[in-house]
Amino acid sequence: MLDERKQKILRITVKDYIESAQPVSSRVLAKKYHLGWSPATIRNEMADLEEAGYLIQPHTSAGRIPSDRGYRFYVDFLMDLEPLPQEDIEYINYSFSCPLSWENLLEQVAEVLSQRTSFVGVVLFPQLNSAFLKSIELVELRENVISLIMTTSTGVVKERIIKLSYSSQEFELYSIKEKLNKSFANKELQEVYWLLLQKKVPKNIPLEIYQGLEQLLWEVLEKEKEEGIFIAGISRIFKHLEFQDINKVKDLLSVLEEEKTLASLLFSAFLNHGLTILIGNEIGISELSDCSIITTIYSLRDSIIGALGMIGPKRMKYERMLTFVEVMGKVLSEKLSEIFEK
Amino acid sequence: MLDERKQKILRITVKDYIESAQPVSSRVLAKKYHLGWSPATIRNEMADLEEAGYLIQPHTSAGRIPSDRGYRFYVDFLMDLEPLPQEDIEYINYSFSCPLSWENLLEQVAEVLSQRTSFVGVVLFPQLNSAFLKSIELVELRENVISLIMTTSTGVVKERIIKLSYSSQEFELYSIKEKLNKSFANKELQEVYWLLLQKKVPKNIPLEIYQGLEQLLWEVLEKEKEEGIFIAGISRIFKHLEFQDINKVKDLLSVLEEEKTLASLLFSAFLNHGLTILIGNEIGISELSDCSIITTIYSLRDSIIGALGMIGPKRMKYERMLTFVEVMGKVLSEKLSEIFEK
DNA sequence: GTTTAGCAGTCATTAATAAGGAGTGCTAAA
DNA sequence: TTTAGCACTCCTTATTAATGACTGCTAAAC
Repeated sequence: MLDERKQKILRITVKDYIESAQPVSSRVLAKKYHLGWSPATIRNEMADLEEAGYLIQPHTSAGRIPSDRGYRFYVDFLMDLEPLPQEDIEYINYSFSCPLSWENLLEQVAEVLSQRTSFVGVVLFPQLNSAFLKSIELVELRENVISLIMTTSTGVVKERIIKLSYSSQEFELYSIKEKLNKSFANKELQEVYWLLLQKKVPKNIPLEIYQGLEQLLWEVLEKEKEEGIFIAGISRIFKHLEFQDINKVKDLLSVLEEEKTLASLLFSAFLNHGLTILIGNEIGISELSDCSIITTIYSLRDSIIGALGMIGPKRMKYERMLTFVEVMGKVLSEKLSEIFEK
Repeated sequence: MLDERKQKILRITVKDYIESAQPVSSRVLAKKYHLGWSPATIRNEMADLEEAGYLIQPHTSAGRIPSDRGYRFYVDFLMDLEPLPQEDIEYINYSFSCPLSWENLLEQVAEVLSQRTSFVGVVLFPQLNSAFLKSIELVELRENVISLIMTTSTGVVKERIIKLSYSSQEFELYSIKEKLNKSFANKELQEVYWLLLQKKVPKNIPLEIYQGLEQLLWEVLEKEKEEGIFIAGISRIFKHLEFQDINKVKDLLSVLEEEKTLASLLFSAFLNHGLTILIGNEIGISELSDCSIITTIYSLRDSIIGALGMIGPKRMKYERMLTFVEVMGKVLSEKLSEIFEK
């Protein structure tokens, strides 16, 4: 473990670098922060910190910058969380003062996450595994073509167009619908999906219809957890010094556009059940080695249904961002419950 | 009008610049293309073309590049359209060999547009103004909270969660639904919207429900034409020489992320009813002054319902791209009809 | 033992200069 | 009307030199 002086030096080194974006030199540290040690002493300590892997020297005659490990130590032990500034509180209140549909709400959360931070905001779609199937409707669009509509307990509606191989009568569709609802309504989606996979379906239902339902559930349960996200503020990353280099932007952008990668990051945050920070290579994606990700979860009626987060340069004000993301998770949960509760 | 020699020189100047990305000099033109005129002669002609606004000289001792006007003349009068290469045909067939839902289809079209061109592909959502309302369903999610689900004749389903101010009984919801369907089913969405605006609604329908329907229609008819698009391949633009400069990328990206701008460009293509090319400043957006946009429309059952297109650097192979976009419009129309027709 | 002043050495950054090359416009002759 | 020739312009690249910011190390001071 680091002794007190080393911790102090690491702390202000990280803080100063986050502030200034310049490698921090012993001279600056001694002069600017009145530590009471000479630059030479600090130099020795910094050399030790480098040896221990907390700091990095970009080149021989440069100051030092934090390594992933240095940031990690700072985040875990050295920083003081900041409360949300009044300004942000007001901005959030203002942004969510109008009632929104759930999709627009998620989108707006991503947007606000980005606007207040100039980073990229992301929100994972609600995961429906533990949602209930509320009802199934069948609507005839034209002869032989129907639309199967599924409503879930979270208010998410999914639909699929199905072609029938024979001409259907209206009363017939009605009875099929009744049968389906009788068998499946108010069961968990996951359960319904299993029942379908095991072919435990009511009799006399046309093959096309229960296949359609099965595919719809597959999309909702399997595919969306991999792909369903809102992203906002990609173009804001140009504001940051670390993304003035075309190649870095290129790398970052190709990852952000490949939504699957991001979705799976958020999905593991969702499984994690709490506030998470990943710094640089901890993310496990080489293109994001200059970035950090802060994620948290959101819930509806005490059950966690999704995740949200923020991607920015490693050199970010963690003490603020952490609070901000946490609050946004709470706000989203609250607003969602407002949509669904009286 | 330009005489034959000037046209010939303009033609190969544009072609050569598109190919090489280098300002074209009189010497190269004379040597590479065996025109039978000396560099000096060509120089004189090029000077005339510059004076007439078809060519631009980046600086005194450089060759010439086409101006917007030069590209325009080339596109309108000088180029020979190329048929779609076999390779592209196969790629398209392969990409659309699996059946897809209409959303995935649109997304895939945007993706293919981008993949085969390394440009940005865009597809406008189907415009529902002339679609019919097929049915309205009401599903109770919990006490006092219902979901209103509207199906349209194009198979698009839209829903909205509505809170009721009083406790509703199931049979009551059923009768409301029947009334709504009786009044509105099989009418054009636009007409239904007008009826609602004029408060020509059946009696004894709770205020919240018809307000919900009105808002839903507003979203579909007004908002989506401004916002609903699929974009694909943003990160591919880095492959092009013109986007190696961080500031250009920044500009382009901020426009692309602001989906409204793009959607309204596509929307006017939709109103245009055909294949459109906009070159550089013709687009009317300063950030896109180095880009060109090619758009066309797609249809379902003989009525035009949307638009699609491609954004790339001005220096693109128009003879190919035009064909490609045109074909993609046809493919999308075909595949859409496959979803809806037998 | 710990701290510090002093100094040599390293490396990035910037500016200045020079050399080379590509291409034009103009003139005068063919 | 076309073309050869030449002076001129401007971009690009390489080289060099000067500057400045830090560090690591050593030896002296506390």
